[in-house]
Amino acid sequence: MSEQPDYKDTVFLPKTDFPMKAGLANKEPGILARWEEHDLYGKLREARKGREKFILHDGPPYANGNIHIGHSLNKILKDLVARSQSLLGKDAPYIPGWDCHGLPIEWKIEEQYRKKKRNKDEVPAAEFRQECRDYAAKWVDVQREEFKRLGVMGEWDKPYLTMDFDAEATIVAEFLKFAESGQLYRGAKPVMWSPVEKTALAEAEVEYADVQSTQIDVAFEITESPIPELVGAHAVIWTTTPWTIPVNQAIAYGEGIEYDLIQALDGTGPVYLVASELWNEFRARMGNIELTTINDVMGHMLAGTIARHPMHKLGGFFANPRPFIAADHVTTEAGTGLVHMAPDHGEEDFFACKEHGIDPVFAVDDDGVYREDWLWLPRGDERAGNVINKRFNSSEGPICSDLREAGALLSASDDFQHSYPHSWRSKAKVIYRCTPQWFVRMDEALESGKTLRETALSEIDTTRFVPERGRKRLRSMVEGRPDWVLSRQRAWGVPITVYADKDGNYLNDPEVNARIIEAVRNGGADAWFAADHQALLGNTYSLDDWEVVTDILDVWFDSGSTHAFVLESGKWPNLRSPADLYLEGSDQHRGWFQSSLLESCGTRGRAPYKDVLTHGMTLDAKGFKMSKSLGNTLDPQKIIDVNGADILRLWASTVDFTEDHRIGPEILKGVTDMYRKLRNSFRYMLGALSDFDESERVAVADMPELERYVLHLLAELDATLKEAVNDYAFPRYVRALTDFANEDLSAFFFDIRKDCLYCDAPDDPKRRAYRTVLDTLFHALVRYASPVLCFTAEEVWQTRYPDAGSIHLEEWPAVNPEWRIFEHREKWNEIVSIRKHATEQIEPLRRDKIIRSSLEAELYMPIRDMPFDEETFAEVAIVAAVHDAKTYSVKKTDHSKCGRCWRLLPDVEEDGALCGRCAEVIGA
RNA sequence: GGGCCGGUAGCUCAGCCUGGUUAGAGCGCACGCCUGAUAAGCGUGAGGUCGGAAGUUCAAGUCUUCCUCGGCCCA
Repeated sequence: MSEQPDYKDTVFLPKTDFPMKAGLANKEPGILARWEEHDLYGKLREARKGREKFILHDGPPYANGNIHIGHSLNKILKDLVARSQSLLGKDAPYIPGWDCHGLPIEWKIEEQYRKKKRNKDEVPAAEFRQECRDYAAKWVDVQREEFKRLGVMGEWDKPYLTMDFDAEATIVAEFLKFAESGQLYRGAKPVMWSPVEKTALAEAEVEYADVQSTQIDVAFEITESPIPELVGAHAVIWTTTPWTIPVNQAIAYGEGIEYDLIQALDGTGPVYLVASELWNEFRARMGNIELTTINDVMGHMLAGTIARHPMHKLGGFFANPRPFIAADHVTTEAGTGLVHMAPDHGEEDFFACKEHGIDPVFAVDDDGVYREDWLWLPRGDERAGNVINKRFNSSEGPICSDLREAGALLSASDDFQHSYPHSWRSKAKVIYRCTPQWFVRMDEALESGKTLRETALSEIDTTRFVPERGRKRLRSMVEGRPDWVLSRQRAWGVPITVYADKDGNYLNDPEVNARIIEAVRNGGADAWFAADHQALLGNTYSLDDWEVVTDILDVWFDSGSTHAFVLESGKWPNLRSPADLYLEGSDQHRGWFQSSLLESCGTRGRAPYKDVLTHGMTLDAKGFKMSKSLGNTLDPQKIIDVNGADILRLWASTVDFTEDHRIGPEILKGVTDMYRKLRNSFRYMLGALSDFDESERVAVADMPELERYVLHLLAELDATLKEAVNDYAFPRYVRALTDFANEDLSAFFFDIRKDCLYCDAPDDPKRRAYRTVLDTLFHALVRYASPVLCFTAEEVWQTRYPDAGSIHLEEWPAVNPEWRIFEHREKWNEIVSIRKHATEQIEPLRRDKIIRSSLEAELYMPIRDMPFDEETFAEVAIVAAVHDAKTYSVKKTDHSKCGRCWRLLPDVEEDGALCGRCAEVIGA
């Protein structure tokens, strides 16, 4: 074989500096710095000025601690929404915010005090609040940098904080709207109370854990009854909270429950009243003594029966009669079927007693000790103590001892296992405790004629939920929730700015309220606590007649008011209310989605949002919840440092975020692989277009069918992507995009046109058409990718257009919808499927090493029956030639291989010589 | 304990509402090709008792019930 020249230098290979290896972790910070330097966010606002708005309102994360993977997902999703809406051409501002008040921060400051051995109560409240403020500010700064690093674009220089004076003033104003409209009331109700933190807790602040408690059976001697046999008998109640016995006021029974009177076998000793179904269990607790039923009575017959407290000899409160009252919640699941009622310390007790005119007595002080003037175990008594103290309640503790001495303690054991609520911060047990609290009524008709609950429910009906099941979830919660408890007995928060009289009525004067709001706007929450209240009251009222309320608002009220102080305040003029979208985790059905809805419905009669998008929780690789104690957490910062933020963003947009979803090393590896393929497609396009000149451009009508088919596919993709954006369906979006890049482009179009790109003459119309389409594809794909791979898209864009502005200022690509209508569409779909079949036919010959490249194959097939010719299909299938035949077969070609284009063609004289086309191109 | 939700190839997901050919895709993996997208590109292939059990039906990944595992919220 003669020595043939090397034609490599005559081939037009792709040329680009765009590296295959991304090095995102190193590159991204530089891109971020450039965006910031050029004020990309500001430029984008300018560019979209006057356009249709899309308002995504940010739910504020709590300003405490570094961000975790859940925050990352949430913020990335928000950024995907904002960027994709902006790509559509809308003006989609994003104002991030933070939730700054509340117990967790207070707790951190108190913890610092404890370390320094300082007593919190000795620190002036204003100083304490300042420290909380500083602490929140510090974490806002930390989290801001962490969020920015994710590539989240927004008005980071001007976020909203719930502790801004403006915000606090608006929160106060919103609160006073509830007061002025009469939806606010002061009530006394048992609320979850933490004696350690000396505060009422929200449900969200409570967690349940298994504990061992003391269970006791206590006898209440019956003194009066319509049923004569009952007089002198002992009603038996069972409880796991002995400390509530000193506050007992009644005994509840179930009307439909059957009760037995039982007594020792020998007919001596006391007679006990217990539910028939439960007396065996009762007997077991008594030590399996022999008992027998001597009579039975239906629950409803117990009405009018009266017992006396075991400690009635103490007189006063304890000497009062303890009536039997009917209550629906009494069951025969456990206990004795008779339930001792302490309206101070149980929600059910409270309501059952209220119906019978029995009011709470407020026996337990805020630190969990019976008040000083209580007759049994009062503060100061040497045996007194915190009522949740284990020893206090134990079978040898003061309560049990006194009951035993009084002959009323029938059984006591310290090993009862059950789930019990604890404060999620201090992990200490909490109690129900009746205290004066401020409430918002759910069920009183307002001016509209509808109650707050009804308004909220009808607004839920008109909101769009993604996914749809969120509607049901929010609905059932709003349907079932009790009145909203607004008050907290804490320091770090927005004050409940009302003046109350002794009966709980509050001053309701718009002029006073206006002065209060103004004061808070100037001086923040401290303005209330340190106010000259007489000045606020003016001349009309005297401070002597009013008590200044010092409670603060539930933090959910703060964040529930963000629509007022962010969307409506005018501080961010490009916002408006209601928002187009609220986007948060599914846990916010109980939280922000609901508090915002109630706040807005109570003050404006409508929801503050049009759409509600919920995402699930991020779990570990095995589907378990991440927790520090399990050691299965994944730090977003580490992922960014190793893989880059674009990988995390791509992950967030591929998982089904509407459900709970997973993350782990293997998943991230998959995401990285997906990223690499996409990146390489961009690299190829950049290389292929490196010297593309506008003069090369060819009109679509003059293009080969293959080019027009690809434009058709692009137009289909375009429609799919647009729809996905409107549905917030990012997994569908990314899937469609990557499938297109991998299948339609890399494995099909690019592969087929490689010969054309490398070997045809630069002015060949086919090559020009191909590059024209490549250019169109490039412009479309880099834009499509930009919301997701915000850094990489910028890198791609800047590689091709170093002097242009950011890719993120660009709008949705100019893909002509008419391309969707392609007259040869069916034919080309068939070509694609037959191409697949053809490669399968070639495969055996490759496996047997008869041929190596498909270019060596000649294909026999019933091509005359098909709507395309031999030449077309040979090109598309990348084979040497196609011949008509009845059945499929493949044979190695006899032709020689062109030394330049490597095709095996009849006009090549010997291997390494040039084919006619190549000879012409290089002018040989 | 209650309400709601989920469990389809190694991974991420379609299919389930409106039961009906051998359950699909991409990635990964294995093998092969190419060595002019080269730590890339192309091809072929293996891989699933659709969480488990029962039921309805001529027919169930798809409908029903129970169980199990996991999640969110609540008690």
